[in-house]
Amino acid sequence: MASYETQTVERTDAIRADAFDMRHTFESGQPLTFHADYSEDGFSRNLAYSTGIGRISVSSSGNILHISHSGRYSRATARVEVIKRMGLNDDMERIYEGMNTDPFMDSAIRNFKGMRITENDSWETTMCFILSQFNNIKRIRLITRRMIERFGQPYSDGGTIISMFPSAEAVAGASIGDINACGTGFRGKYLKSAAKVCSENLDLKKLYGMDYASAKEALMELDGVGDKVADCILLFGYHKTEAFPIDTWIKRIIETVYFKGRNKSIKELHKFAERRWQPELLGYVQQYLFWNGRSLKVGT
DNA sequence: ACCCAGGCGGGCG
DNA sequence: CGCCCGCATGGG
Repeated sequence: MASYETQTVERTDAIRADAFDMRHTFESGQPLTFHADYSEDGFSRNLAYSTGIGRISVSSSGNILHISHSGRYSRATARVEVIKRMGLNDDMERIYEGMNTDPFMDSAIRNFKGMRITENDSWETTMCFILSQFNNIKRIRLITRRMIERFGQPYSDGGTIISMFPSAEAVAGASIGDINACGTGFRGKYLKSAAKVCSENLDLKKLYGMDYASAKEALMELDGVGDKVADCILLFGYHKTEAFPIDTWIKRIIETVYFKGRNKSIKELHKFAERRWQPELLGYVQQYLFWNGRSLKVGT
């Protein structure tokens, strides 16, 4: 116990991060916000990991990203983890250059400069986006918090008990009544089914080594995971930036901006995006289209 | 009160 | 294939 306590000492680090806007990144509806222990102090977040390894908090000022970590994270590991999770390995100059095909994309880049695609735990992302269908972002967060409180394993962060993100095993073992009590609605049965598969038959970690198309096919075997949700999981859980999730917003925005408001099928929209932008940029294109279009209420 | 939300599964022609 | 429908719940 004594040695455990000494390992919970807070350590700090800082890295330079150009073209990184923490507010845009954290508020862009990606799952890391759903379980973050959230404090509005300048701008900082605690990332409570489902691994139980420890906690990493990040805050930003200018182009400096401050890291503070405890538990069994070494300084080097924490640093690598933050860089990976914040998408800091992505070359934004090159990405912006490829994305910027027209005035709307140009304004999206100007309005949301520094917004990164984050990389989140695969099960956590899967669960969050199963909950996302026919739902809104605020309520997805509400449900997720309740799931964390009810099913998350406790973790002691230097004496402060936090609840980790519930594992697939924990959700699979929960009764449908307890799951529904979190406000999941009709998605509860999908979630339980998917959790069971993910804890018994499908190793989500295996998808990291698979190409985009194969990984998508595997994910779509899960209950409650269709074309759009699979693309979200691949983008935000696996950082497969070929994924181009098309939701009601993206559909409306592309139809309005690029097709004079004419109705297009999801398939046609995928085809349009694939012809217009390089494959590895599609995830970023989608994220910028979505947030710029939403903030400008395009098509509404 | 009423409307809608980062879709999906199931059933139909 | 494409199309249509129902769906639980909480916030505006």
